[in-house]
Amino acid sequence: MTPAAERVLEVAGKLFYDNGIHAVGVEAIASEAGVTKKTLYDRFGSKDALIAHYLRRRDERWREHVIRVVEQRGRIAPARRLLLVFDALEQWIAEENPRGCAFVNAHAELPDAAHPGRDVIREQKQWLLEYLRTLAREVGVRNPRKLATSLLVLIEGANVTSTLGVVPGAVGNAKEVAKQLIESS
Amino acid sequence: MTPAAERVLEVAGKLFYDNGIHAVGVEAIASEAGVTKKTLYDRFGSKDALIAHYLRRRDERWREHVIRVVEQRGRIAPARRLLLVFDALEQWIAEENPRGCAFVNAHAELPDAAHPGRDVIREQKQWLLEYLRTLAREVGVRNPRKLATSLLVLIEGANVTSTLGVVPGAVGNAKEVAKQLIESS
DNA sequence: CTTCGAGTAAACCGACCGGTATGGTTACTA
DNA sequence: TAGTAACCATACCGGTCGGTTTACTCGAAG
Repeated sequence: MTPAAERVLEVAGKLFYDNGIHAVGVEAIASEAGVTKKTLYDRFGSKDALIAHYLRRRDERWREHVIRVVEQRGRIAPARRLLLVFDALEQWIAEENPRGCAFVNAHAELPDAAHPGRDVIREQKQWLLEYLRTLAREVGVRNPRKLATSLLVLIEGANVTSTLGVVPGAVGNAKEVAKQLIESS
Repeated sequence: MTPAAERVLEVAGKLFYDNGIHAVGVEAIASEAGVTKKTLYDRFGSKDALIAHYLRRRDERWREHVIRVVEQRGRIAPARRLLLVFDALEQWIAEENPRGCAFVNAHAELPDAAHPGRDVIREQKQWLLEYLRTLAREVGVRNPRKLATSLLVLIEGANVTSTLGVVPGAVGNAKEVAKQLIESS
């Protein structure tokens, strides 16, 4: 990844997320990054490929963030560690996610299932589900898969509702429900 | 609402939802509806106003659907009636919602808070929250507002996750969680 | 019998879209 | 020192965007 490509990706991440993918032209990205369109196309090949790169990069940051928050403290009960995912979400929303889940938003703008970005979207959700499942297994519940599914639903729901601004304390509420859910599993 | 305007609105509803708002031009809507652009602009004034009309119309259909499913059966326990909202969602997804919540999707494409469509989006979520609160109050739980919030989170989460295709039985799962939540409230 | 709203048809506007082409410059490296 | 990768600058391509304008037709209501 060349320095120019890095700048393009960074700018694209900001513009795509803030304004929506279709609303942003490659010309705007190039000029904002201090790069010519030629360079942009030399590095990424097409806008669609750039979109996929943008999503991949954001997914990487999200995963790192979750893992950092969940695994920062050394000794902690597995059930509490599972709940830390909700704290990670709350921080993520406050710091990087004012316009909602970038992957849900991208999915709304990419109806073509063959779009290269669609794979990234699917993988992002799949990873979170698997991660939750792993944590749930460590808790020792009867049905880790089912619990992980429920928690994913709560997380996605909290993300959407808190973004839409209808319910301010959506993440905290979801965390409470999750706690109750874990205890009764 | 003139017949031509009606056709425009119907076509716009389909194209906007299936392809995303920005991806559809007014020219495509007009020609698909068998109408000239002049007629479209005489009736709706602007694309932004048409977007708001599209969302409003879809919200109306959604509310009618929910109310029909929830209130179809005469005598039924309030707790069971509350759970019928999840059945309504499942039907809605199967019949009209393969690409996820139109309002969440629209929110992703309309970053400008002053856009006329944003009001409709907010009102759609607000209505559902109020409706859930009313049903929760009839159940007689201690904190209807809190329960309604939790249910909204579950509904939005189930809608998103089942759309993204990561979890097939997301709505059923959410309903189970909701049942447990109601019983322990 | 006339007025008027609703509609068609078609051209037009400036702006922007994603993408390409040509050509030149810098800096590192084999 | 020759080659090459990375970059800049500019101009261009066909096509589409949202939106406007002019001119005309038609049917129904006053």
